[in-house]
Amino acid sequence: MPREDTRSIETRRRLLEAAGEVFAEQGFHHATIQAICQRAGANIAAVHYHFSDKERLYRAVIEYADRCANESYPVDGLERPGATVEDRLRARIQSFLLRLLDEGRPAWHGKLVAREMIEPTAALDDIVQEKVRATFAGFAALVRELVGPEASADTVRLCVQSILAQCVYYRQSRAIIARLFPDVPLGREQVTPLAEHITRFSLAGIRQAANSKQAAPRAERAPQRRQAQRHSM
Amino acid sequence: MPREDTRSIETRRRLLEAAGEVFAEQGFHHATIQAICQRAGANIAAVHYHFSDKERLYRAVIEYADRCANESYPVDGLERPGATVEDRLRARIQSFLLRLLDEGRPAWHGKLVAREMIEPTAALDDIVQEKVRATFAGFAALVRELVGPEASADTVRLCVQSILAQCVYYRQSRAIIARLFPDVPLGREQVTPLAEHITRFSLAGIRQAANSKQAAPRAERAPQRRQAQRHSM
Amino acid sequence: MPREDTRSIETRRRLLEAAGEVFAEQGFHHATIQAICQRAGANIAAVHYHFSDKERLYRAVIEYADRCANESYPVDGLERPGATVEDRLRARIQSFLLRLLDEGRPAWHGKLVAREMIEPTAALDDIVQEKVRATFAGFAALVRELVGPEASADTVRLCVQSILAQCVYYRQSRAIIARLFPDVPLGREQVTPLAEHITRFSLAGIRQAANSKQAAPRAERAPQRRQAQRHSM
Amino acid sequence: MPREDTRSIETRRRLLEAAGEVFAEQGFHHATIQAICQRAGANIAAVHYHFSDKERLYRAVIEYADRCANESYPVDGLERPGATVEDRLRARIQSFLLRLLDEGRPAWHGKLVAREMIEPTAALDDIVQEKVRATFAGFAALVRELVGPEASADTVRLCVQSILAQCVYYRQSRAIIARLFPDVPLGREQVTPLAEHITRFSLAGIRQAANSKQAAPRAERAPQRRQAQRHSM
DNA sequence: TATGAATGAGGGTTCATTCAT
DNA sequence: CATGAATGAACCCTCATTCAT
Repeated sequence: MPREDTRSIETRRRLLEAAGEVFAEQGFHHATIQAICQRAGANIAAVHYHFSDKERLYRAVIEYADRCANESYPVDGLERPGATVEDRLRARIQSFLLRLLDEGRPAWHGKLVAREMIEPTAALDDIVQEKVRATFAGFAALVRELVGPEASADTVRLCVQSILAQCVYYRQSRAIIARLFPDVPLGREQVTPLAEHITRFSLAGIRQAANSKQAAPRAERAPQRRQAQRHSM
Repeated sequence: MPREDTRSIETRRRLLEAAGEVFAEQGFHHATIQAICQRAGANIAAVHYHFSDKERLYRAVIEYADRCANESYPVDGLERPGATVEDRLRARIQSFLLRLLDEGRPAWHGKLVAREMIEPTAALDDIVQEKVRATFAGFAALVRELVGPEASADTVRLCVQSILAQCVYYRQSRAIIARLFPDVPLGREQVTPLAEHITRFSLAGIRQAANSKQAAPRAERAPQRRQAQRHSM
Repeated sequence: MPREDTRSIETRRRLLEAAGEVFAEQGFHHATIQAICQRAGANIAAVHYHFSDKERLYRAVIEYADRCANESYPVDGLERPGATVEDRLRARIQSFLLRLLDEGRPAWHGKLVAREMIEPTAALDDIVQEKVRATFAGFAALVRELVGPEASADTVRLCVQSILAQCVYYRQSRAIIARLFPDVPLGREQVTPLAEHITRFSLAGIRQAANSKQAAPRAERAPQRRQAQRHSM
Repeated sequence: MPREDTRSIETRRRLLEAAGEVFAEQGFHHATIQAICQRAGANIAAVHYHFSDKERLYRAVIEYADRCANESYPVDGLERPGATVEDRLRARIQSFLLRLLDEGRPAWHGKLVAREMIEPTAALDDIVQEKVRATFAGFAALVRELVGPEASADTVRLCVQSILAQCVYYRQSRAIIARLFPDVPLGREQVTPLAEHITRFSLAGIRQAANSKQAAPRAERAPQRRQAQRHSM
């Protein structure tokens, strides 16, 4: 009977929507099934009926958010032919930040992944790792373009992490940021200037990293007592 | 009689140690008094006897960790006379990273504050804000030296946040980092090279910001090409 | 399906019944949810499912008992047309005593309010005050009829309190009364003669108060002889 | 060693004082050993050392308060030769009220007994019964004088209870009274006029009871439908 | 099938009491 | 002897889960 299917699917969808919001806001452990069901206007038992488990509901939410995100933002639509590498870096950063700071459904995915980066849920390693790895690879390709083929893999990795760090910071530490700078908003409108800052800051940092790895690192400044430290982190 | 004092103080200390570990690992809400007491070899009621409250235990842990951290990682001893601003920046970053990445008691403080930055506990806002504000101010003074007096306060703020972001990232997202790069350790020994990278990367970024702010910032570049940009997280 | 409703309502009712008994016997603070659930044959969590809270269960019990009491002891049906003021006073006292001394569900309300008069529960002040105020007003109207319009408000208040005191005494101090006079029962059957005594005693007292207030009250009598007077409780 | 005895006895006394206040204010169950020790400036273990038990501390407090009360108010000092029975009744009521409403140590006893009347503690039946019985007997003698030798024992008992009821009411229900009449104070100064009211009110009631028991009860008024009810309560 | 109702485990806290010096 | 320290039982409450229709 399509009617029942429709109703059932509708409930499922409402639960996923509500769970997405609540999980993104409060994290897996803090979120309660009650809060989710209340927001979804559904019965508590519905979660167990549709998803068996809080954990499996969480998995379903991640997958759902992923599907939504992929519909809204088709993969690899970023690379416009003819764009400079700087522009492409800026675009990636801006897109990444949007997912972390924007409100609304398509942004759950980024927020959930950001949460998982902090406190991974046992069952989610696969998905999250895959997603983060993809993001990492996207930035890594750009950084590699910028530093040239002779730079070490470590250099690339460190630079990518510096970029990622600056982005996720505004999501993961938004609580303290809001307290320290209550006058500085942090919403959709602030994404563009913020992306601009991170892009410029990072471009300079990357170029510096490219140079210092080729030249004797920290040769002219950094007086003597601290010598070149190669590290593989 | 010192003996009795010793016993009480010893229990208090054991509870603080255990609570420090557990809180740093699991955060305030997820940590249970039972787990703490079990690790401390104490009765559950002992926490309430010595600290009245889970929350006050938490506060005591923060203060205890703060004392320990200040002994182990003096923050005011960083300014050696005659050191260049670059050296002082490097020293601050290194000290900050040590607090975040070092293992053992002295590093709890950094970890706890890093946790609080993500998920602030109502009762601790004051302390944490003060600590983060102090850290921020320390970096801000250096950044101001580097960008000169004509740079805007926003410029300074953004640069400091970029530095902080790169540091706390290795703490807050260490779970995912460990999964993505299982071969790259992230302990006390890796702090020095990591600090080196962040210092150089940030120095270049700061100088770039100083220059680009004097020119009309994000005025001639990066205006028209902004449009829907998407990628997969 | 009415069956499901029935089951839920039945459980709610059993909990209310059990809670009514336990609260009336032991008071709010001393009563335990466990005892209530045990008597109701329900799970401890059921209380929180149906009533959210111990306090809200208490409120629900008061309201439930109030409904029951109003059905069994209608307070507005007391005023039969043509009844003398003495008869109306007797009826009110009898009704009030029944609520305090009768056994079984309908009498909980009186017992609970009597408990609240001794040890008010923060959350119930409103309800209880309203109930007591209504009882007070009911008696006050009768007393005013008896003392006439020229008597002071204080006179009316004191007389009403004397009536109330004689009634609630048999509830609040029933424990000691039962010990002092183990042969004198104090149940439903004793209410009528007891009401008769209180009515006559109070009618005489009220009339005396009406007269002595017109003369200068406690002005000529009872001034000088007041001095240290002692006896052994 | 007298020194230690002195100190020990002093601690005992301070505990008794503190316990007296707390028990009188909050009752046996609500009072906590911690609160008592805090008020006494003593260690928690001291209670168990000196009194073994919370219950035995309570007994000791009652006995202590009794001794104090007997010192302050020597027994039978009430009956001044030549005083009328009305005056003696007024004196007894006033003295009784003072113990219930006055503040300070000598009044604990009355308050504790009033509490016990509501919620008797198993171990205290003996003492409390004895005290209440004595009070009852004191009033009973006066009432007997007033009603004459022909009145039934029931009549005397009912009249005494009406008096007692009016007195203890102002102690036991003082919480609700204070809420209903926040402008009417209820302290030491109000005892005299209150005693005056209760005395007059009760004298009239007693005389009415004396008459109605000899004459056909409620003969001229109370039209027919409710006939004389003798009751033995 | 789908949902109200019921449940059991576990958490924080309080408190009288006992321990051990 | 006297006292800080420690303990275990009990309470209220939350929450994920299961039951039973």
